[in-house]
Amino acid sequence: MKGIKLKDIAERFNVSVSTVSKAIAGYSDIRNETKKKILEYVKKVNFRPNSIASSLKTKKTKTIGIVIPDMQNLFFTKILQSIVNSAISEGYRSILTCSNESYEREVECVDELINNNVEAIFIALSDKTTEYLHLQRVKDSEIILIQFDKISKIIPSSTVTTNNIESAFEITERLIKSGRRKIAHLRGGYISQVSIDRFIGYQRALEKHKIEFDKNLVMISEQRSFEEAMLKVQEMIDKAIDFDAVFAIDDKTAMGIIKCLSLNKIKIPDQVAVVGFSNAAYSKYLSPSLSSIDQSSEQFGTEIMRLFIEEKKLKKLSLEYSFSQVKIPTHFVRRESF
Amino acid sequence: MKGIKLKDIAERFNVSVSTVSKAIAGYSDIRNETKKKILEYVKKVNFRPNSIASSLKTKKTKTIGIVIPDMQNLFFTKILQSIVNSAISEGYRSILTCSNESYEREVECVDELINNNVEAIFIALSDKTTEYLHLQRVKDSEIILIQFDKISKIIPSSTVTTNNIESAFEITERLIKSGRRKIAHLRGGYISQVSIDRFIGYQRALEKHKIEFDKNLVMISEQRSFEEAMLKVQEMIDKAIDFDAVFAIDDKTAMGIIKCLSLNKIKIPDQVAVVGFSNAAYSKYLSPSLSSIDQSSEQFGTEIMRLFIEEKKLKKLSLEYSFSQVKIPTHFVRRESF
DNA sequence: AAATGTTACGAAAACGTTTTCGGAAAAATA
DNA sequence: TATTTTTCCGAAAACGTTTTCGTAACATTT
Repeated sequence: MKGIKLKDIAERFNVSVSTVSKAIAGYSDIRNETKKKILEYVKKVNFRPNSIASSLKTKKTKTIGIVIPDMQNLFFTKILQSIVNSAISEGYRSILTCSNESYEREVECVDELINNNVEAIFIALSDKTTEYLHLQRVKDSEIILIQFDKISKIIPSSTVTTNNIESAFEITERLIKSGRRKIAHLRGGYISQVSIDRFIGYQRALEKHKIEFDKNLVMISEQRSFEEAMLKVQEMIDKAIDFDAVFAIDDKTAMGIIKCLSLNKIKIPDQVAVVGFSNAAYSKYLSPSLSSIDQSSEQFGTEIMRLFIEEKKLKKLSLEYSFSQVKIPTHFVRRESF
Repeated sequence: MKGIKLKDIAERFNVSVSTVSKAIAGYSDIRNETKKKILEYVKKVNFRPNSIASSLKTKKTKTIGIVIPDMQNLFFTKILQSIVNSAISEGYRSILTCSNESYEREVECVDELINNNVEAIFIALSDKTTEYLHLQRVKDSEIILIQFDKISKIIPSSTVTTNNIESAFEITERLIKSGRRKIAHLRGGYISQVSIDRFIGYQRALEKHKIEFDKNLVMISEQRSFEEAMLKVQEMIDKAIDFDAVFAIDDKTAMGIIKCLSLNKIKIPDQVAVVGFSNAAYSKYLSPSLSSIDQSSEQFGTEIMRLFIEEKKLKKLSLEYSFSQVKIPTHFVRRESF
């Protein structure tokens, strides 16, 4: 049971190692009878060919590498989980790394994964990443690269992202249709594509409904932290800027906004409606519970894995492959805050 | 750069493969001069010996496997992160699996990891695990097993856990010292050691302060979900059972309790104080923000890794090794709910 | 000068697979 | 019966390392 190998099985049935290997791998040049008894035994003792030896020979490691920027973010952990599950069902194991939103760390992670002979790297970039040599190294190593959520278009690859513009548009439009007219937006920094896209969606909705864009209603939170969000809202209140709704770039900042409004005795949603983005698992636990956009992160994993399998298949056949840009649809979840 | 191997370097310097290998590995039977030029070149082209071939030869994979029961639980993701980081700094990669609180899935994860030739498995058991053959298989495969947080004493191994009894005692005592006398406790099921220990701590504090234990004040939440916690508290309110504090087994249920009390217009903490356990990242975002016990999960990773390295070292020397039971201290974080 | 010790290196086996190729035996065909 | 085809199997090379052991060359000691 421990340390059993092809040779042992071969000796047991008086056949060669090759025969056993081929029986297990499902080659056709093995007599059914022989194949059957070998396979029966294999099943019985639960034998699996040594994956390391196999990898050495075939140059396939059946391993994918994942890089996410934050492991305390439930959106990413959900994606992580769905990737890992999809991977397992395809016979792949997953090596996990985390950049902690640091560019240097991200480069280390990627190099580490390249060094581990992974067959693919699935990465959500850190907010600080503006150089992409490490991604180029991935491609040079002939490792399949798939970017998700936080992506860069500089390095061509398949991508899986949330339908950010459309979703932000939907949120804003919903607020408008409910009669809100002075809709504030708390956005992220200028280099984050996610932040840019959600801002675009916000603007487009205003435009469509002929509401003049007012830059005083836009707050910028570089760190997107709870505390920073509180601060920004307090500033608006202090400046006596009037608003009847806030669309926050994510749920964490939305929570900061709610906290700040509560402290200022502003009624939610009567005086000000608040909407987040991401539908973090805890959004519904709040008081008031937070309306948000659910990104159905489970779909990320299956889509990423699907793209990987597809690309691998085509590469094997040396066929040309054009990258896909998959957008994951969202849906609005209405709760108490709006 | 791509596909470079020992042989290439050997040819370049007119030495043998053995010499190059030994130069890199730091053997002493290599002339300093030779070693130096090889090492320089190795650094220059950033060469790393193929880890698969190396693993095949040495039977060491430099890989550890992790099993956690829930990836949406920020306590576990924090531990995860700290394990992964500690592992990397020791030159180990981490394969991540998740049992989703399912016994069957947990068994699959463990078998998968065994099959991947990991050198160690770090596991937090699922709540439903009551059989331990899979853990026995780990030990039979001579893989180092370390259990953390949710452990079983049936299978001997080193363990790293929170100081559950003491922490629960501290929480309860703090409530008592603040004048509360009718302290309710929402506990988990009977097979969970964590649940048992926290309950013991609760009881001991009551005992010490001569407060009679009242079983009507104990609620049981098998699933420990937000919704179930709400339900249980509502039951107490409906039965008109009087209480002035609740100590919840974790932060998620504490949030359910807060929600339920709010809905019943019960003032927190004036009428009822609420305390959680775990200090989930979002506890401070709530209204009222939740007082809780911080488990300083970063320490878990470093302790687990330390135990692993230690056990490996002693095993290599064929020394006998006695398992360690490490307890991670906690500290109370006071916020608005108490 | 002979014996012994030290240094620096290489040959080669081994790790456990996968896969190509050749060929014997059996079956099919002429 | 002679020839060709098919079926089944095994030998052996290869994957890229690590590590033992042997030994030539040189240095040191008697």
